[in-house]
Amino acid sequence: MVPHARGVTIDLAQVPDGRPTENSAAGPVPLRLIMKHASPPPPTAAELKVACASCNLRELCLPVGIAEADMPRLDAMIAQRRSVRRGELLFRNGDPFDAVYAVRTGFFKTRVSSHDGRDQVTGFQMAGELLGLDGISTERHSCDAVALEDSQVCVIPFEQLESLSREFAELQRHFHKIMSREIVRDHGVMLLLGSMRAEERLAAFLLNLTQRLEARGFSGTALVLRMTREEIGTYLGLKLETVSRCFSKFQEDGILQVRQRQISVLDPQALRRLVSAAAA
Amino acid sequence: MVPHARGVTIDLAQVPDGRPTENSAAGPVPLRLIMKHASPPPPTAAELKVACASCNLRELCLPVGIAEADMPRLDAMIAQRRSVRRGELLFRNGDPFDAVYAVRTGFFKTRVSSHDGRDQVTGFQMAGELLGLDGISTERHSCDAVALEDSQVCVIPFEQLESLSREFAELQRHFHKIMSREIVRDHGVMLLLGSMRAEERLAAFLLNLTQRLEARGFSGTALVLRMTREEIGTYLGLKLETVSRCFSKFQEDGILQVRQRQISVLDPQALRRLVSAAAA
DNA sequence: CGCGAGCTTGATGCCGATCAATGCATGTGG
DNA sequence: CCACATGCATTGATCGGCATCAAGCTCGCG
Repeated sequence: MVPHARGVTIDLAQVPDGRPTENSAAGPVPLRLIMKHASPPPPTAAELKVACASCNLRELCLPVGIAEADMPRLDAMIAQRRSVRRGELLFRNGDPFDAVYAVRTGFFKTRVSSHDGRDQVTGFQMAGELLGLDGISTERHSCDAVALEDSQVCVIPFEQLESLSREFAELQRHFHKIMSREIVRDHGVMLLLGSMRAEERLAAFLLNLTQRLEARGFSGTALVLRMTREEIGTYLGLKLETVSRCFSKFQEDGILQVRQRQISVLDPQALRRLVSAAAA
Repeated sequence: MVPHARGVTIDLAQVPDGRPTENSAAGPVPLRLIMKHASPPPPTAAELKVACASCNLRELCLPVGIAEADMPRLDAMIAQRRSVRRGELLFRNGDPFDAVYAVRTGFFKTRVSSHDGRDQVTGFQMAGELLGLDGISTERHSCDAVALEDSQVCVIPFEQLESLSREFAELQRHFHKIMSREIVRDHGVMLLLGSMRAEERLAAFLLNLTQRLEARGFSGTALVLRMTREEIGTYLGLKLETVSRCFSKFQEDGILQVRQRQISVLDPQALRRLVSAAAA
């Protein structure tokens, strides 16, 4: 377990390489505390719990709409945290399913693979978002979840979640909304993959990303991508060269400033014009 | 309400044009009774109920795994049916959400639209499959559900479904599995749209269709498509001409026999070779 | 019979994939 | 500290799959 986690009620950004925490270039960073530590936390340990009741993410995460009085029961359920280092898998296709995970800090991608090796990134998950819903149907996970940076998740044992959902209608309702939202999101991605051209896809992707960062208190105009061009491409159904060319094009057009993975959105309105679609 | 429905415990195929019921060219048709009637049922009426307990679809539908003893409660909830004529909408984007629907007879497509008119078919639904899960998240539907033939659905009031789910853990679990299965299915479609070529997409589509028909007791080799080439294309991210060319190509290659919408699968193995991917 | 929706087929063109070379940042070992 | 390796990104040249445009065709139906 990590030495600094005991009793702490704020999120701790993982900054293993000493660079300033990303996505904080402008504005306050209410959800994170920049903190250096010599080495990343051990990857496998069950960690000390941090109460949902005092978590900064509770307005974005599972506890939305849960009455204060019911919080202790929720906290009792989410007794375990897990650290996943950059590049490692939280779960993989075929793993037995027994819990869903809430991202606490860090960043993930999920991907599915075809038999012949091609794969498709199905989503990127950031703090407050749930992972593992795919596993419910067959009681085995049907995709891989890969940490794109050193990350921590709250482990939510599914049996207990269902049991608690039978007691608290608000929790039940909210969990259903989360699953439904995932379905709606997927439909948006299908629209993107089925009918948009390369520039539109990238614009939709960037808009979605900035919206989610803004909801977490980060700047909506200055962001640091946590994923490679190839991962973006695999999500958007494009090759990495095409993604790169689109970034360059957007820079020429004055829509973005691109320096490696550091992106400044100069003209958000132009991105919106490009999209004009509801890719959630 | 329809005059012939009272107390009937078998499914009634809608055969408005008098042709033999589709997808029954080979083998028995355990789930349907071919029956002619002069005119289709009125589109808006609330209809007499038919018990889940005695429904042929119960092994594919919501009641999977529900104990016999609990069936009456389930039946009490699903008190209403609704008929939707070919071309009409069961619900549309923006409609308030208060129920999910189980397809009883007929065939639907769901679609989402971008602002500039392009749209994407997100799925085709046949007997026993659930519609409307997209509406839970915002309490409004986020897509259109269109009947591709005269159809009937069971109306499942969502409040009651949640309430009953709090009582019966099996129902809760099964409902969660259904939502999760939808997420997994969507990921399969994303893989298809993001990384497969035209022929692979069509092969995956046909395999999926035949599998679902087989699960319902129909032939897995002789099928009648309920949708146009354009609708297939809009689902697969292709233009209708491309879909048509792929059908012709498959016929040349001896994989299919194509006569309009009547398809015979001559070489299922060839389809599987083309796919080699897990598009559910 | 003739109309129209849906389907097929051909000719052409374009977007994005592919192949290939270079650039740039980070990290490593001598 | 530099030389080199490695992973990621950019950019150019060429290619190919699918879209687009454009005729005809088929079938069901008024």
